[in-house]
Amino acid sequence: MEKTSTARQRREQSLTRAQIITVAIKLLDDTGESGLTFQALSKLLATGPGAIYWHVANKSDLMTAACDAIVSRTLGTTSVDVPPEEAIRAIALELFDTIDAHPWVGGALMHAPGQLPMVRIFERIGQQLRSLDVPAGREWAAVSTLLNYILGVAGQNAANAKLAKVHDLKRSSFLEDVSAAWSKLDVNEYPFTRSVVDQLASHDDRKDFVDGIDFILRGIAAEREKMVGPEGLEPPTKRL
Amino acid sequence: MEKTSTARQRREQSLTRAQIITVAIKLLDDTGESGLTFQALSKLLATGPGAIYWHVANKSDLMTAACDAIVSRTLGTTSVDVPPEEAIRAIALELFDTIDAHPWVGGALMHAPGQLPMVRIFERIGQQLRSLDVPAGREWAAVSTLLNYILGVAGQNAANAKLAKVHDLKRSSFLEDVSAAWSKLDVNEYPFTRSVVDQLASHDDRKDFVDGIDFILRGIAAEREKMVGPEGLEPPTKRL
DNA sequence: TCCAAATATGGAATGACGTTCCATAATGAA
DNA sequence: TTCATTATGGAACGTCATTCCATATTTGGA
Repeated sequence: MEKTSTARQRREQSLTRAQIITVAIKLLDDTGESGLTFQALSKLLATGPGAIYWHVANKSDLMTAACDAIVSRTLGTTSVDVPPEEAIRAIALELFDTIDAHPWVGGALMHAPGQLPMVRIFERIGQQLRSLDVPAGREWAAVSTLLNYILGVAGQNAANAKLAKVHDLKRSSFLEDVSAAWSKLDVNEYPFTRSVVDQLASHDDRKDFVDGIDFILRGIAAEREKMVGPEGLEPPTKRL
Repeated sequence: MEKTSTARQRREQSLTRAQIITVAIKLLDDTGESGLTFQALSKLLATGPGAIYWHVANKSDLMTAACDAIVSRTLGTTSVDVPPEEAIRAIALELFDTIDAHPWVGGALMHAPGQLPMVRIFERIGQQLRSLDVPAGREWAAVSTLLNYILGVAGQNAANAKLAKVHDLKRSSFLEDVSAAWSKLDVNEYPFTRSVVDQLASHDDRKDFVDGIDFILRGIAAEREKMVGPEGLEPPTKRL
């Protein structure tokens, strides 16, 4: 007599955390951040939510794990032997491209502070900065700046992707809407914004992103140069 | 005969969008991002969800409006007459303090790209950069960098606040947990992270934040100086 | 002055979702 | 063989955002 519920027998191929994460990634890529539900996951894995919860603590755990899978894969590309600043640019660009391809990674990254995926980035950047002779007392600030900037861009990308979906249209129409809204702003209150509305459509996200990295790197370098400059070695201007 | 539902008469003091936003802010401040529900809102406003929806498109609309109320209030403080870089620092710090006091603003800001709250910040920074003689072709990159950095920090603050709540404990214990996790990382794989674990507890978020702003400002300034340097005025190195 | 829109209101119903429960199987250790 | 552990998957639960709908009040036009 079949009971209302329960497992008749163990599945031929047992469920794996790795397997779950793989399917989760596929789901996120195909249907976006909102497409990852335990229902959809259950269907694809031919199981129930209960079984999934055996391998995964909760949704946020799953998201972070999926995010980490992507991030570690991205940063896994062995960095060739290039100067530190070049290496940082490369790391940043790899991340940008990855997040561009998987916008949900940006959102996941933002919601997992101090977690593995973020630490991986933190570490990679930190190592490069160390090769740059950034004074020990300034390392933290330098890494944080680069990391927070990257996270900011990542989050914006994720948010854009989500909004584009809501607008039922792709990036293009979303941009048009924002553009239209900006054009309606009061010229006296928003002179700057109004004057750059057209750049909203023409600018290149990726190039702007590297430019930002360059600004920060140049700022870090400028401080370093000042410290070994004419007056000799100054004490760090900031504490820590 | 009382019907099962419906409004007996119009409320003495009619519902207002502004009123709803005010209560929403109180709710967000008191109970965090997850505390804003239409149920809680209905109770506080002595009404039903239906009535609220008459004044507000949806939850995201409400969040953005609440966020904008806070941001516009923050940026509303008339900036005294200070040099542009100082003004940017001031704007950034005001925002930092605001987001520190209302972490949910960070989250809301991240999810409303191109919307009013973000545009306000964009505009304020843009105006100051214009006073700085940043070449027209570099304005967009410069503003974006500062904005994205600020958004990144804002998002991290919001995420930290949320996680701290999940940990059922305040910032302190959350930090301890992350600290413990970092200490367990493999030294060979994570030499940098391991070497700065102690700074996790000792560093000052607010100071690090300004340091980041300073790095970026210095990077922007460095480029400017180079352009008017010995070789004379160079063409912009980047397009746009 | 009267009536049809338009403007509001608030409670009920809906549907989706995360998460927990539970009955049950297979597995491993003693 | 037996008992605890590891797994499994479906049902049940509670919470939300959102929509529906019955109804009230106001407004504008004739």
